[in-house]
Amino acid sequence: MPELPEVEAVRREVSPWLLQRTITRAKLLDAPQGPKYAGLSLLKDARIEAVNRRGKFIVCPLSNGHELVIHLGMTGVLTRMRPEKHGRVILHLAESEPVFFKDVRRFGRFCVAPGGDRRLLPTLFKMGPEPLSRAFTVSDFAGRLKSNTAIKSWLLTQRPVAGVGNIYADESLWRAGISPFKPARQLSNPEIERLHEAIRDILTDAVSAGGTTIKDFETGAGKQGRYGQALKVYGRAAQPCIECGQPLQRAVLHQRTTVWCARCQESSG
DNA sequence: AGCTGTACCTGCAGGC
DNA sequence: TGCCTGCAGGTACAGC
Repeated sequence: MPELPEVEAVRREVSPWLLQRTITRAKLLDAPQGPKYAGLSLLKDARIEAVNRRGKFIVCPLSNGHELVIHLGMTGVLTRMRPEKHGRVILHLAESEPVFFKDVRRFGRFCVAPGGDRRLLPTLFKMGPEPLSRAFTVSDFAGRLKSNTAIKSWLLTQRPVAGVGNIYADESLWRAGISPFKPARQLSNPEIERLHEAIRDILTDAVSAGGTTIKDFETGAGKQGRYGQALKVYGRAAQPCIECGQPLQRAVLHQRTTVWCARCQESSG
């Protein structure tokens, strides 16, 4: 599902379910073997000290020094209703209803970072600053754009800034008037400033709106994101650009659908 | 070390 | 009805 605003909506919703609760047991259901569900035995008898977000990850420090790390992938959901299908984990909590992790496509992750060591989570480990924090400055951002990779692809790596995915990358680049194909290191200083501001503004608005509901995204309790009506390019291929009226272009860049305006987002400038 | 392409999954909509 | 194809908000990793 989720990019930063959607994960933040989930975090806010599940915080009261989890905060200061003690995990009596974490039970693996039909979950993939391997690192995506590693270390769940370390959750036993741990108290959840905080429910934080880092980019698209939900990170919960535990009383035993370990960290619960959750990534929703494309289809992950935290819910208090027992899923009929695709349930991956049950989190049994002392004196509280259990919380389920459901994930249709199995791209998600629900694991423990022992001692809070995130080195086995490369994206989390190498992640850029939080876009809505004071650490996300224009000069820091500029320093992280030293790559020959197309700017859109580079944003999706999470390395220049945390939490930007396919929707908000397209929206931010359109707002900033930058071609998604332009190599990151070729952005001019004014372009970097515009992109920095666009990312901050768009994510701020999207968080306020509770995220974007494209198809069936909803948080565990069924809240719908309201940012979909504010989207200017995502999902609007072949429709007129809101700025100039030209039909929006569509292409596949790094296996992801990309929508942009060829007139407003020139490759140069 | 940096970059590209591919792999991992399931479900749904649309064309025939 | 059913089969096929393409598409979906993401990350991890192999190989160059």
